[in-house]
Amino acid sequence: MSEQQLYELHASICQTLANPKRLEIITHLRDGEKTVGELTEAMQISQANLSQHLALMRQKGIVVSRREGLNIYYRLSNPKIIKACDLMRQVLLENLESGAVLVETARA
Amino acid sequence: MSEQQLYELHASICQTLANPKRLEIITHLRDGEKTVGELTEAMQISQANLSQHLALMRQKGIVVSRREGLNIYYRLSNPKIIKACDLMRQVLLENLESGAVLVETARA
DNA sequence: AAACTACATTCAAACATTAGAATATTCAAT
DNA sequence: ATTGAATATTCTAATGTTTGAATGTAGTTT
Repeated sequence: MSEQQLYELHASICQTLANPKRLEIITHLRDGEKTVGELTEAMQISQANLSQHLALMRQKGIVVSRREGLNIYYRLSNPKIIKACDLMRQVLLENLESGAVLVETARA
Repeated sequence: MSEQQLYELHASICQTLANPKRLEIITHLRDGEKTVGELTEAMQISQANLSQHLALMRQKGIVVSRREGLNIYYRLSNPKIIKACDLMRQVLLENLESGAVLVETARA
């Protein structure tokens, strides 16, 4: 496994976190597993679109799922994901406080 | 500032980290500031493209720069960025070990 | 087995990102 | 003022991402 490949995989994980809805999913899974239905109710998103995001996160190893009857439960694959997200949010908040970042509706 | 906006800004930071060359830049800046020239030499990348990446990282508050004569020095804006990257790399490595992720040339 | 519930997949249009090529800017030295 | 060195910007083609709409699948109930 080359350094290059590691950087690509690492970037691929970041890419998976680089979406507001997916970050919100992570927040909802922070305290334990949830079904797709629960997530759909808790979030402002269509079931189909939620499923798309979950599929991507599953592919990248961010979440894992298990079926129980009709329901499918999702959970984070690794608690370090929460830590990483928290750290990035801290960076964000500190940048906001120091006025280092203009709030340009997020994507400029 | 709404939750939504925070998720968007957070996603925007992740997006900025979601590129192999930019992650490599972060690695090179891990132990202190470097000039654009030093980075260009250390990496397999054109000066123009490096400059594009640095401009993006500057906009998002990931790096800051200062000029000294002809050279421009870049450094990470916040050491927590290193911590966050390290955590994500740990998640990646643990996923690889558990075989939870297929190495599909990174982007599938 | 038909109908239902919960979830997933596929397709396509809109939109965003990437990197090379060319060009511009900034500062320093002469 | 010109030249040279270091870095930045602009443009553009190729590629990747996102989302709604439509449809598919797996398990359950009757």
